[in-house]
Amino acid sequence: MEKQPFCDCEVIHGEVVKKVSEGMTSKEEYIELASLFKLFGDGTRVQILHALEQSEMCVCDIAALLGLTKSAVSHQLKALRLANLVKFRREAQTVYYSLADSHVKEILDKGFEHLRE
Amino acid sequence: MEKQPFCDCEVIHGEVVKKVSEGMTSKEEYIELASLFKLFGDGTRVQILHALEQSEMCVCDIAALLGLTKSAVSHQLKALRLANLVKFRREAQTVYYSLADSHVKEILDKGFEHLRE
DNA sequence: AGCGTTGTTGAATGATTGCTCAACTAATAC
DNA sequence: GTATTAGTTGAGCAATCATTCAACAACGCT
Repeated sequence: MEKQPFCDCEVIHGEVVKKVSEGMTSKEEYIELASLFKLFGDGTRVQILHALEQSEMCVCDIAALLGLTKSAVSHQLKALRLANLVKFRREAQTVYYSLADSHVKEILDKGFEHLRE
Repeated sequence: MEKQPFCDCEVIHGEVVKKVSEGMTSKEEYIELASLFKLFGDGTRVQILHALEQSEMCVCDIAALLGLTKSAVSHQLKALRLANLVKFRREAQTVYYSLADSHVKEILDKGFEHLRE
């Protein structure tokens, strides 16, 4: 969906808009940022991430924990993998997933902080 | 959409699942958390939030900055308002929006950190 | 080889979502 | 009062998304 290059407003504070616009980064980076947060924006995925914060787990473990099919869990893990939020290791038929780095925990914690303020 | 109370897996690590399950909070809280992050999961909204990080702005300013209609901006601001991410003050016909608290900036910063790692 | 189990993948589908449009409210100026 | 500008709101629509289903790949076992 294309954004239109017009606005139905008389700009009231030109200087403010100019100043703020200089402090913004590229539209592409905002879309990347939004894509990252979108992964935290689903109940199933935040449960998976919060669970992996406590222990590495295989797909079956996660599915049993959340009452989902392996397929549903695997789809979500793939999305999390592509964004470098989780990593995995294979051991025989079993694939163990864990958090990729500390950013995930930090972001989840900030979210909980806001909810419980 | 209801989750089904079954799983097509033989649970492999019962102790792990049990331990992790004790460390989880309620499903409702995960859904609230996801709803919060969902608001950061859209290019337009993260732009609005990042802009407000630099200065309070009225709806027209934001619309001009992003090349959107007042209506589109107002819809998004309403969602951000309902989640206590932004606050506003009225001055004559003009409504000025600003960030509600420091959590917003902290969450955005963690997101940028992850992207630029 | 064949079988069982874990996990992945693509298509289909129902639900959610962001923007547009039109109508509306709020406040000021005349 | 009317007119103008800022902002809000609800319906509608196109696009996105999470799950299900069915088929498939990977690995170990006999």
